[in-house]
Amino acid sequence: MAPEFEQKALARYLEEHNLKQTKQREAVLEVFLSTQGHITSEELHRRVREQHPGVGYTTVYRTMKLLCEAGLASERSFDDGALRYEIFHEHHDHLVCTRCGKIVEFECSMIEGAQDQIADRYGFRLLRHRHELYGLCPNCQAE
Amino acid sequence: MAPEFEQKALARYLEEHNLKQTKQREAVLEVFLSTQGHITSEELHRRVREQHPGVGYTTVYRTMKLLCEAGLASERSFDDGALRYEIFHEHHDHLVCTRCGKIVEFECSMIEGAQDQIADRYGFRLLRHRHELYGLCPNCQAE
DNA sequence: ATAGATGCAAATGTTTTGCAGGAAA
DNA sequence: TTTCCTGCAAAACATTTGCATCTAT
Repeated sequence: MAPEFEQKALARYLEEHNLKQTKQREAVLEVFLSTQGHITSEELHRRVREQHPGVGYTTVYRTMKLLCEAGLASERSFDDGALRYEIFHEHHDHLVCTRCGKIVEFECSMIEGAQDQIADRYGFRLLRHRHELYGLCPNCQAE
Repeated sequence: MAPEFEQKALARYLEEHNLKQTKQREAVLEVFLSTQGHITSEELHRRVREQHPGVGYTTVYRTMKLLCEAGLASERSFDDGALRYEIFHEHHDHLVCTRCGKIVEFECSMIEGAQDQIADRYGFRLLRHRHELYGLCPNCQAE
């Protein structure tokens, strides 16, 4: 079963928006929360079907969109052309291993500050950014 | 006609790789060089066809891939799901207006240095990165 | 003459949408 | 019983590939 907190947060969101609580939504939430994050739609779908064979791709996509709107998940995509979802938490960027796919999160206030300065310099009002570092992780360098 | 320098660079590349010089390749190069950069495949195709109606999408894509390999162009993609091409030049990142699509290039050695430090910290060997700032340009803020 | 290029149509891969039937409130 | 969901199949969309034909060398 999905952790209490998130389960309640979803229930609250559904109620506030006159949406319905369904087995499928509960199943997707549960599987999503059980992952370490950065899971692709495909992998999520595969895992959901292990427990609930009938669930379609469509429902996984729609439910993840819902979880994003409810503030429980966030969508990311790296250079491999697949959407990934992570459990929503404080702002950060990513370091991705181009060989094994390992993903590490990082946060750097110096970079955040520099971004603001750059936006200022060109008169832009910054809304968001995308910052990904690609390289070889320690294991993949060793081989 | 395409600028001498690039025309020759392409001819050299073609020769070295036993590839053929064709009207289509010359046409794509010419149109590409005449743009201010960050042109999409679609726009490039459209402009090429103004002068050379028979040229297909396939040839545009294949020729741009070739120009990238020859070091004359580089491929970029922002969050609008379309490939863009720019004339190859020194390393830089981009600031993109989410309303009008205006694209500004920037370079920040402080950020570059911070990236190296982050990669070091996690033991990654950095290969490349992707850094895009999205916001409203001065004009779009005014409206 | 021959390796390589072209353009069309079809395939790809991922995400979204239309719709008829099904379940929650 | 009404409103919302679901799953399937089909559509979207940008890019790539297969293939028969054409062309530069």
